[in-house]
Amino acid sequence: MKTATRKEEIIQVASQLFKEKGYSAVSMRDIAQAMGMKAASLYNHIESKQEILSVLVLELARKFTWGMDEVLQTQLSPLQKIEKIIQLHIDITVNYSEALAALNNDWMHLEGQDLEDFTEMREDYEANFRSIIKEGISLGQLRPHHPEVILFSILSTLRTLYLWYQKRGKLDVNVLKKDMAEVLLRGIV
Amino acid sequence: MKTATRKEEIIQVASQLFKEKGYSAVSMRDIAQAMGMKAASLYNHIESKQEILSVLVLELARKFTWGMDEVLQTQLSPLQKIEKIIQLHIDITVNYSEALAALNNDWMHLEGQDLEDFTEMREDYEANFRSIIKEGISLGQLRPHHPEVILFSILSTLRTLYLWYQKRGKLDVNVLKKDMAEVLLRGIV
DNA sequence: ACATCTTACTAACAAACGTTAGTTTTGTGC
DNA sequence: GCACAAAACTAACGTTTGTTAGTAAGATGT
Repeated sequence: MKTATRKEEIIQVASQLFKEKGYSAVSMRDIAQAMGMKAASLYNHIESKQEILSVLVLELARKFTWGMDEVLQTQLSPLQKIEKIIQLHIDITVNYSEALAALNNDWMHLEGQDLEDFTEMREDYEANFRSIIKEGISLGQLRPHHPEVILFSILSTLRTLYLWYQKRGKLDVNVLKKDMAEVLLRGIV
Repeated sequence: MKTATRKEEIIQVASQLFKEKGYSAVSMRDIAQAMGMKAASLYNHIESKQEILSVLVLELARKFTWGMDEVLQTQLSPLQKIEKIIQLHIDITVNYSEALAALNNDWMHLEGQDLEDFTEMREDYEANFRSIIKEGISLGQLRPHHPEVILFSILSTLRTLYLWYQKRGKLDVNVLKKDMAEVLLRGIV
């Protein structure tokens, strides 16, 4: 259990503010105040406001990418792979909900190479997910709906989970995983 | 087919910019440039930047509220009511996708009474939806999952539809309504 | 033609923005 | 107690922000 560096503290505090108001509406003076210091002092630890966003979004995007890679390397059936992906999203939501807000809402404020890298990772992630769904349909494991509708339906629920998890945070994570997978896969009727 | 007033034009142009970068990252000069005029000239037509956001978000919120009220006044079964709500969201998404982005992402930048009104409408909307779900479960029309999981799962998909509809915009609206309802209600397995 | 209304303009404001430079305080190892 | 690094500070910078004041150009109605 290593203690957080000052830089990590700043990034964590900033991520909470970003979650509430969005990257653009949070000033360096806001972040400094939440840290109990002056804005100029932040620059002893970080390079820029952009760096905070970049660390938050790209580190988390890599976690998703790695998680997807792990799923792809298994010999599971498409349906089981989708269940693994649902679990991946829930795990990340529980552990990094603030960074997830930045990834969802503020990625477009990344600049240069960071923006390109993020966009590429997101497209690859969706493409991999889409392939799994298509394979599931062609194997007869999933009902033959438009793959895009399935992909979007699952992904938008999982991506927005961070908004909702804290409110009903009492639910056990494993119960949530099971219930969520049930609802997403087998519907509610 | 009445022609849009200058004020309505400004609000529409602004909503497109808000959708891309968010309310806080769009300046009055950005809006003016997109309108082909100077920032100061905007104030011949609108009172403030806040007013643009307020019109966008609250008018749309009222549409949702009215739609829900209509559904509640019918004698439909809970399941049929949920199908109507899905259709309501899709109709609004198709016709007001830019305002929907502002409602989803920038409502927290409303101020004063506007913010209170919006929050109240949203809470009422969710409470009504939750009641329908609970009634559906107690009638045995829906499988007995945690109502909150069902509510969140459907609502987050419908709320995020605006992000995705334009990309796959070729799909006919009626096909979309049917497919989306199928996937949300009966699952994908 | 004249008066009026609409709609644009230029110029400027005070405040807030991200960031830099230079300096002082605080904590650590010898 | 002294040297040194880490981390805070004050002060200020150039820019951008939303907005106001005052004015000019064009259209409309009489």
